[in-house]
Amino acid sequence: MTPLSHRSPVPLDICHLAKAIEVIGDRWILLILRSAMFGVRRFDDFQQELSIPRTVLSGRLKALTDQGLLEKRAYKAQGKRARPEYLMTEKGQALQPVLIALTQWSDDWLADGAKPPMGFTHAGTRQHVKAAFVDEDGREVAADQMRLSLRR
Amino acid sequence: MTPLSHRSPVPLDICHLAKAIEVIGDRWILLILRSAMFGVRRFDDFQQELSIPRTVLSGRLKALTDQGLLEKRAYKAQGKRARPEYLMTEKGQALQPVLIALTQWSDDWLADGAKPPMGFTHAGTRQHVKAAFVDEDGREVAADQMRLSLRR
DNA sequence: CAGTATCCGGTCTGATACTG
DNA sequence: CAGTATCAGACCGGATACTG
Repeated sequence: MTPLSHRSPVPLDICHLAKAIEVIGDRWILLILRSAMFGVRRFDDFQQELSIPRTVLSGRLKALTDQGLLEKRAYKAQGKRARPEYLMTEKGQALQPVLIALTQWSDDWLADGAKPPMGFTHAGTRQHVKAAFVDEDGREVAADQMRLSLRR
Repeated sequence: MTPLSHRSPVPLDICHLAKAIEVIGDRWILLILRSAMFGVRRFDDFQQELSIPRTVLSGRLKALTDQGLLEKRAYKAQGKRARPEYLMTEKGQALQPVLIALTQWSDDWLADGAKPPMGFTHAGTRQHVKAAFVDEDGREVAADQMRLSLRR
């Protein structure tokens, strides 16, 4: 294969990665998911934490619920009136590995000497946990050993 | 902790994840990185594969090289005149786990019954490889065992 | 609180054309 | 090929106000 003219082995319109990018390839979407992963649930909390215009937040929350990444529910504290809250769905939580891998990339390549303000550990052993590739037997695979495989 | 009013444990301005989102939280940036991961190197190949306006592509490639994710070099085939090409730097390649994790998320949650058109395998064993979390001993850690840990 | 409405200025997008 | 130039229109960000 000459490097003169080269296209991706998978066309854009059937590429799952490309589909995912259409969903989460947006600054605000990602920032909202980050906050949600950290337990933020309410409109005004998102708004103040992110300094996001209310109209924009409104639109993004709609998109996120439409796509099933967040679920809008009524939360009722006893004695108080019900308030809406946005909770991560299972589908949304399934994005955690992506966000964690991204955090690590940032730690490694964007930190500029700064020690990471947070990390991830194993609930039981408290060992530090990192994103990696593993084969079917759970053994780690080095990045340079990864090969793309296509379906015919 | 009452769910009434809750903020993220790490402020936005020192959050490494938020920093990463500023870099890659853009549809075109991610699509370009996807193509680059698949071996696309040249301006017109990116342009045609992605149907991205040339001015936009120009800007994004500039941003990506400025940030050190891509490197612009001259490629010279023998007999032909030199042409520019954009290659992934080490920093850019380090994003692979993020893109692979995202691909898997899409396979699991966006596929809608469709079989994934691609996967990743180990170069030697040809076993299927997935993005996962491992502890310091290289053992896989389940998602629900992950805990956030903060620095004081 | 949790939104929707409105407005305005700026940036991005997308299309087309032009240049070395 | 690999871009830059130009341009109209869409969308976004930011501010403010209004409503249940």
